[in-house]
Amino acid sequence: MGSGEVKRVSLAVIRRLPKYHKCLGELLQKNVERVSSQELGRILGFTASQVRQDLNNFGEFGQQGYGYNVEQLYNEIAKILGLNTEHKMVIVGAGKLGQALAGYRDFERHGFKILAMFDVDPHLVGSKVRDVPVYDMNDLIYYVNENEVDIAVIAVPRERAQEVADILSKTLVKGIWNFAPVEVDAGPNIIVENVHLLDSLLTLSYRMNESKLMERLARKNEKKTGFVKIPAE
Amino acid sequence: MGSGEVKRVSLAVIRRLPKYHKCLGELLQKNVERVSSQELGRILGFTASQVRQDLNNFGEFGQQGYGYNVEQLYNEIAKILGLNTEHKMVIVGAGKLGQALAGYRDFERHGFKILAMFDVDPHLVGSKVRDVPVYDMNDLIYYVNENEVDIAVIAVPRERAQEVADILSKTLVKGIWNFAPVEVDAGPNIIVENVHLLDSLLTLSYRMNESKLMERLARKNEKKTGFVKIPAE
DNA sequence: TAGATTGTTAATCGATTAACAATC
DNA sequence: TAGATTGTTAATCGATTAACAATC
Repeated sequence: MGSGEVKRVSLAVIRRLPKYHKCLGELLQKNVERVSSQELGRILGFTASQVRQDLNNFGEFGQQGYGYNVEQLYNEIAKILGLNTEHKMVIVGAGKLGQALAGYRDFERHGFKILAMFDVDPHLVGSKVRDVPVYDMNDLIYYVNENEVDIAVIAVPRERAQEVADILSKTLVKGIWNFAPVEVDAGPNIIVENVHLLDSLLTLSYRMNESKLMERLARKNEKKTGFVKIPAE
Repeated sequence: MGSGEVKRVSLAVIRRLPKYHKCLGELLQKNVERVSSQELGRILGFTASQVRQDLNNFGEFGQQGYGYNVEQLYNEIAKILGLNTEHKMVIVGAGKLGQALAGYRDFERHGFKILAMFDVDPHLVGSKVRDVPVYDMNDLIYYVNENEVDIAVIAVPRERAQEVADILSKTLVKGIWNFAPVEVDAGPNIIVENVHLLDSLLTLSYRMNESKLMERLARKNEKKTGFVKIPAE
């Protein structure tokens, strides 16, 4: 590995970053000044080792014998997550889901500003949700480019999702947050994050079913291998 | 490992199950009769090896020289996911998000039947969304037990989420699908699946920011280690 | 039968945990 | 200083991939 090269950060680490961020935000609220990897790990259910390894992917934020300064670490992680600059968002699809997202205060609090929504339904176009205006879908490209929108949320039905992605791929958006239950393709320059709600529900269902399933499997194995199975080693 | 014992299935495998299920459903639609691990892997972006390893956690569903029968494998995975029995759901919180979920047809198609919604707001109580009635929050415990509800969806604001979980922990529900941005605790007998939308958005933001971040890191490393760094080994 | 493809064991890879010298 | 806790290297664990005998 040559000078200055950096090993790629694994997805597992990335998915833990928002947890650190949230936890540190809460500690900050409570005016906690410093925190050790041990304590941070205890709160989040990680080992101290993992906490230190995770953070050291991005820099040396701690101090021996002291730990980490909560405020400083919070700000560093915010920077890593790209929260130091404001993000401009639009929501494509002003149905119930789009409206729900438009009303979600948490996003704005983290610097994600929802500028507008877009829909094909003439009954919705011209209305407002909270204070977010709903515009005609035909104006999407123009609006996005004109207002330097960063992120587009896809909240349209499955059938329309890829069309929307195609439109967006002609714009300057850098990210798509996709709620439609299909993988959309928007070319190599746009990052797509999928929220597949059905997958999440099916995972819940699996876990509710797991103990029964394992019993059945165990019985089947018994039958197959005879009453006593000698372990492989 | 004694007779009939079964090694625990890893979360990574579990999270892939819905992908297999979806893919097989689509193949079934197209009247594809058989599929090899190779082909299935190609579609989903997994290796053939991984496909076979994943499936063999649950049984031997294939046939040498043939592959897997699409319909049979689809049904087996449905069983593994607990989709062979219908699930009764209620949605707690009839705001925009609750309404959006109530209108989502995909759930019903997979055997998740939404029976009712619950809210504290007297303006909402008594109304209907699609054909799902909204009842008073006070009737939640009674309704859930009376109608043998399996799964409760938490779609209330952050501040109310734990209260709702406490109520649900006194009922016979087996699973909670939590959309509030807090970890809720509902005791050891109820499985909780969290959908933390903000985490997902922050992950998108990280990835949009990653190349810039890595450049900065690389420069910092250069400075720290001098112009040429000799690799460790 | 010959070819294809499984189920499964072994090898590899990567992520997590443990250990410890460095140092505040 | 002595105690605490980091950053980092080494050891362990688990998940993915490769290989191949079994067999349809």
